[in-house]
Amino acid sequence: MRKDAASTIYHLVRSGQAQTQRDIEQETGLSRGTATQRITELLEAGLLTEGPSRPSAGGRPARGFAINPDYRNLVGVDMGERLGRACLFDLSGQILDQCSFDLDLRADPQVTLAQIAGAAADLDRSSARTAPVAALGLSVPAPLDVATGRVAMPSVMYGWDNLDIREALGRMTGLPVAVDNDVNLLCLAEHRLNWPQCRNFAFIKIGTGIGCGIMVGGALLRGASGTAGDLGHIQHGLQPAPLCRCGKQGCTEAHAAGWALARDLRGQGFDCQDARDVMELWLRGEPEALQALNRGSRVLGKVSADLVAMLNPEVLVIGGQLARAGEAMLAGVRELIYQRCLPLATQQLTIALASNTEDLGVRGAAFLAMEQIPIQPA
Amino acid sequence: MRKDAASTIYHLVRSGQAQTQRDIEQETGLSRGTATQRITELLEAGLLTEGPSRPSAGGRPARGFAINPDYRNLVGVDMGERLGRACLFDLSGQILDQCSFDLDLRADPQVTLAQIAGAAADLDRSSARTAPVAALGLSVPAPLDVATGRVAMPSVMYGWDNLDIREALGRMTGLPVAVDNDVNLLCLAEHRLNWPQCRNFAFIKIGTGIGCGIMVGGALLRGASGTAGDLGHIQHGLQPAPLCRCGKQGCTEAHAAGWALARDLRGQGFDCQDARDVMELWLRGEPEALQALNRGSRVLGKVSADLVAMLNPEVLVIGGQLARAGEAMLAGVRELIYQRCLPLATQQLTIALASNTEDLGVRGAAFLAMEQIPIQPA
DNA sequence: CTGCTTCTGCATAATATTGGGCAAAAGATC
DNA sequence: GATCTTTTGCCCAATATTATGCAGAAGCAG
Repeated sequence: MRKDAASTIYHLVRSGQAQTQRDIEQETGLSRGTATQRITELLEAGLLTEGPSRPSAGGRPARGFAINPDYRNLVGVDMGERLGRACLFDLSGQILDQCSFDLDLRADPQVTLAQIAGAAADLDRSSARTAPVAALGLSVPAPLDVATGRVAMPSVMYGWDNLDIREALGRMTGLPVAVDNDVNLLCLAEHRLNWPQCRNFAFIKIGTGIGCGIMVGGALLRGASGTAGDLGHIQHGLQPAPLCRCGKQGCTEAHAAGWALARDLRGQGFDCQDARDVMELWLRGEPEALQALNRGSRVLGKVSADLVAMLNPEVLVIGGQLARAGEAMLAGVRELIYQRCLPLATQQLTIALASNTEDLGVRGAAFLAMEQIPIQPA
Repeated sequence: MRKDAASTIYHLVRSGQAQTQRDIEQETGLSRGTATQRITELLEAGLLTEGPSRPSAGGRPARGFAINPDYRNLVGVDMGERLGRACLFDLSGQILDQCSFDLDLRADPQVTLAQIAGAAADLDRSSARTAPVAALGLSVPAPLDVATGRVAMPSVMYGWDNLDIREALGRMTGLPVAVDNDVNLLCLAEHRLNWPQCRNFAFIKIGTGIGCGIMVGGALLRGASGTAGDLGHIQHGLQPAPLCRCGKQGCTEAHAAGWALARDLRGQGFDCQDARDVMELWLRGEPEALQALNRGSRVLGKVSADLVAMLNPEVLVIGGQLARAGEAMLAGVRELIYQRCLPLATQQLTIALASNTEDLGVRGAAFLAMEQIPIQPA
């Protein structure tokens, strides 16, 4: 019960649900005396600090508390398609240090894991001057069975099946490890950074592929086998129906993903391989690129409308490489959602672009670790 | 804490999560002594009874507990489009008594509420011989803002806007009241009756209209404004795109709902007004009716596939009037889901027909009341 | 029948928590 | 500056909970 209360208070304060002793008493149901005691303990341990007082509401202003960002550090690692990125975070989510390494997802998983562990060790050394590293969070570019820590769709990451990533990486680094899918972690980061109070949240990533993370009541929705939010392979009736890399025809991805737009632009004579190239053409002002983005935007709008009808989110965020096109990408999404969904559902809806595209993945990994792994007060 | 523990144990036992003292100790985290004490209290109060012992696992068999179904009764009310149905339940969910009344959703809400309160009063009298009525659950055929107890889309139930149904009905009956949308309650009932362990569950109702309830982690997913699961008005690219009663074109409903199939059959010279008539023609073996159902089934399959891709449920149940066609309705759903969704998502998926079509609505209302309203041991 | 295991009841000492009462601090209001 | 409100600290008696040991009950395996 004792440690439990500490962890509960930690999370209440961290998530912003409680800032004063009063808040903590109400949220936990503890009595005044007990709350005072717990808080004192956490202050003495150094996990909590006094934060800014809440402005008075007619009486004595409440003393505010905050997490001491320097009590522990965390490592977040984002496995990209070609590049791995590892960052050191304090408990406030600030990036303290970072490093990158080349990644080959077709290589022997043990090699890749060793690279990750190596980066973590580097950051751990760098962290030694400030605070000990308490946990490692990892973003994996494939569907995961979070319960077992294994890759759920080995086809994408060949050779990773039956490898318990969490366990293996934990053994190699000596740290508690939290793992999740990249899209889920982008979703988590965007929620925590910009929409922390939103209880029905969705994040669509449109980059080289298309994916989606969903949060309900502050937690990620994963589904029975970890594939929830798979709107990249929802099929449309649009003609012609291009072949998708999943083998079916007419998937959202085959119309709108970065690889599909690149394919179309190649057909128009451009040298264009992936989402990044598409964006480059767009930045150069090529009208064909803008046209492709507009087309993609409206296809994305269709699945977005389906998503809004089905889940009735409060906030829908569009992120990923192609979202750097900003309004050009949002236009079709807005159009189709407002055209197709119930006013009742759209009244409450905010549609926005993701912030901070560079760091979002690692940040998500850090948030995951922060939230899944209990802080040891010892 | 005291009452809280009682309520916690009650729910653990009721939901089947705990049957023995050992289970209760583990699930609640209470110590043996405390658990013994609580259980004794609840046994003495009459809320718990000794149930069947769990078979021995090598030693003394554990004493099983169960809810005493006769400790309290509940009233469930289902507002249909033309008929209201009220049932008296014991705590095991058995129907003890029932009554019906004509309903006109366009009438003055106060009149309708009075009818409901009247039916509840009748059942309360009938209940007096056994146990006191502890709560009333109500199924409303319109989207609801469950937080405030108000109808969210007044267009469907004209005159009901700004009426706090829960509060009003509570005042009229003197009972604590729980309210929810009809589709959500069908979903709840089906889950509790047949798939209680399933953590990712979806229920599609295809009757005169089309709607869907979603459960995540044992709780209904309502969305930001209570419209989650609205797949009746997801639009398809199918040509021709018939006009929907919502004013848009090509909605799922406009292709596949009972009213749409009835419209098509009228066009073929049949006298057919709603889902019930469609089913009658089908039962008579009219080939046109079967053809219409097949067509509807495949359209339903499309949105079902979208749903499965988006939410990755473990179980998908199809219910409502048209689901009485059984395999004729399931065929298209199965076909399109297996054709369009990832094997990873469909491996885990069970697709089934709803049970017990007649009572499902009232049963759901009773479950809602049972779960939302704490039992007073006094 | 005998030992083994599991489940339960009971008693007790050691802790923990609650709920008040009282006082003081720190700002708002007039 | 006086009074009010809200927040907090501290103390204490009354309860509640936990961990623990012991004993008995009830079935299983040999």
